[in-house]
Amino acid sequence: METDEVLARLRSAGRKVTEQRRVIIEALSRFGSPVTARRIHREASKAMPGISHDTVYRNLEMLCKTGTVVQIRAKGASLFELPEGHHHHMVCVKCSKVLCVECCPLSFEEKMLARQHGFRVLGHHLEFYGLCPACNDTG
Amino acid sequence: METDEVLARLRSAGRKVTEQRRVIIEALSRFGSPVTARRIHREASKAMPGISHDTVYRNLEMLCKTGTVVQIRAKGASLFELPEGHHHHMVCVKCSKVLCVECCPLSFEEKMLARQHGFRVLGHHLEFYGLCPACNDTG
DNA sequence: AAGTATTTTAGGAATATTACTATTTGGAGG
DNA sequence: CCTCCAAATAGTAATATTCCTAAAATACTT
Repeated sequence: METDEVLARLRSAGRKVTEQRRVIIEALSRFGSPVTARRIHREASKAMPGISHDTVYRNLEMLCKTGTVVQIRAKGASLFELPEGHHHHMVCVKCSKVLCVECCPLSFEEKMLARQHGFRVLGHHLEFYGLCPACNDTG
Repeated sequence: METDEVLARLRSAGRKVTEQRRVIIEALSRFGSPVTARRIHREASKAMPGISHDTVYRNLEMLCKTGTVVQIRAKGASLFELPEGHHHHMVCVKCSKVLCVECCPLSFEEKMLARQHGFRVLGHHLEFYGLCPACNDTG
């Protein structure tokens, strides 16, 4: 997704387009793969020295809630990405490698849940965990 | 699940049954619903003063990896539970209420993934997020 | 262009979580 | 019961994440 598209989404969701948000999103789009909040903050600091880590966290959280950014809960720190299309991840419990997975069988379930529980489902968080090929071989 | 069953699982998985683990699992089973690591630590400290929080975290993580304990990634802190049967959760993004969901359509996908990517899937982590009935009504 | 209501931010404090290491301990084998 | 080794623990240091508040910025209205 392009930076401008993300900003447009913000606007249409009634949120303000601040310089910080622009910088964070541009930093994020510069990485092609999932990165830590710390690295996003470092990258954003190049364009805007002094931007606070709290701002980075707060905005990443907001973008996750609106479904624009995806958070991967890894061991030492969460990873974030600007996804191309809806997909999920497999995380190796040994080496923490992250693989992308295209399939997603959940849209039907979401509608079911909404009906059954009166819960308004905004999205879901799905990760598979296990052993990647390399770690599986080495024991 | 009973405490003894969890300990038996540990044994058969080749892990040691320590007094700390017994205490942690008993603490966990005393709560009927998901609780924070902090509360588990406090509860465990009653039976074993001086038990370190690191031990609690380390063991909760281990139990999660073996599928015995379930971790719910909530806002300020993760929640843990000894689940009755395989199920998932819906977390309200506004009030953080947690609802249990029985359905799980993923066993088939796990096998697919294993074949396609050579990834040995040990489990998955699935959470729906959105607005609970109360928060949905109040806007 | 200026005024205003609301959202957002910086900065630092408070929590939550993980990493590291010397020491201890569970349990297998004798 | 005693010895040994791998696994586990306590304690502490280091990170990661969230909370809190006064001040600043955005978008809207005039």
